[in-house]
Amino acid sequence: MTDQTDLRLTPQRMAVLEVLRAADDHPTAAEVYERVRRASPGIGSATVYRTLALLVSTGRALELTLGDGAAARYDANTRRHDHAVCDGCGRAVDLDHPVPDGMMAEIARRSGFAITGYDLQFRGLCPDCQGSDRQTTPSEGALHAEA
Amino acid sequence: MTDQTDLRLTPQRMAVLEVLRAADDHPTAAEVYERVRRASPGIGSATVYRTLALLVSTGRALELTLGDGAAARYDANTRRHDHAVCDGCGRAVDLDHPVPDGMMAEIARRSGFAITGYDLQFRGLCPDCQGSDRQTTPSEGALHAEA
DNA sequence: GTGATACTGAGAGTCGTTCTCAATGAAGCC
DNA sequence: GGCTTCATTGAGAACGACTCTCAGTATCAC
Repeated sequence: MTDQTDLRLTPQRMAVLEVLRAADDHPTAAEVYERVRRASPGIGSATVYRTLALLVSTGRALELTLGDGAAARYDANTRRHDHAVCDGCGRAVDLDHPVPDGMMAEIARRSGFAITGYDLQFRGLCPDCQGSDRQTTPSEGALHAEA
Repeated sequence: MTDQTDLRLTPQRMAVLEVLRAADDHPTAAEVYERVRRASPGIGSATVYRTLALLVSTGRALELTLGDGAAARYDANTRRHDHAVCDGCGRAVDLDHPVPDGMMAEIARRSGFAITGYDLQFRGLCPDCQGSDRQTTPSEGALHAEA
């Protein structure tokens, strides 16, 4: 994406990137801040927010809004991928299943948009929540239920 | 969706629903509040937020998070549909192009999720912004650029 | 070493949203 | 009609997430 020069790799930025790479649960900015503080107790929240924005803008991380109305989440996996979000426990897992190019072209043709990307989240119940049936608030009708 | 009884149709709720039905631009809750106040100046913001949540939970409206990190948006079009969001002007338009059932089944099989729905937004430039090239902040890399 | 610039932490401020609570009003019963 | 019950309301405080400001610090090029 944008050029990767002009980016000073300070200890604080390294710490944020490390936390993001070590996480497999798509942490929110507040969670990243909390984890970074364990390694670098003196770091400020503004620095974490700034660094996350920087990592996103330079293509080193992805910002996700998982449609639950909550805070943005971050993902160090910058390969093209989608997400499945569990209505029971809120967990989000990565999916490798790109939208077919033909579908993108069809959308572009019908809407007149010059499509540059998309954002796709499936919702449902993860295997754990299906088994234990510990579905708390199924956010019924939240966005696009009963597809 | 859920039962439509047990919902008292007060003037305030009517006003919110009217605003939502008259809007074709997916207003935020704050925008809905502002428009409702023109018709019912005495209405409070809590009432508008409560009513929007109620309309969503009873299936009379959809809540959208268009991935721009901004506030939730609302849509009185409750038919199954997706959105295309312009990176130039931020406008969101409705799309009628459901994800193929086969793809949903494939995702469910691979992830182990019991998929109940999905949320799909395309991003790019609307015809107007392509023409005038007045793209301000293309939110580059925001979620899933360069698909 | 010096000056310019990028970066930092602290904390106040902003924004969108939710919560609390007393007042109001509609429905149901007698 | 009078009473009770309970849903609904508006006002405003509170909350969480995030951004902005600013003075101090670190790093770079020369």
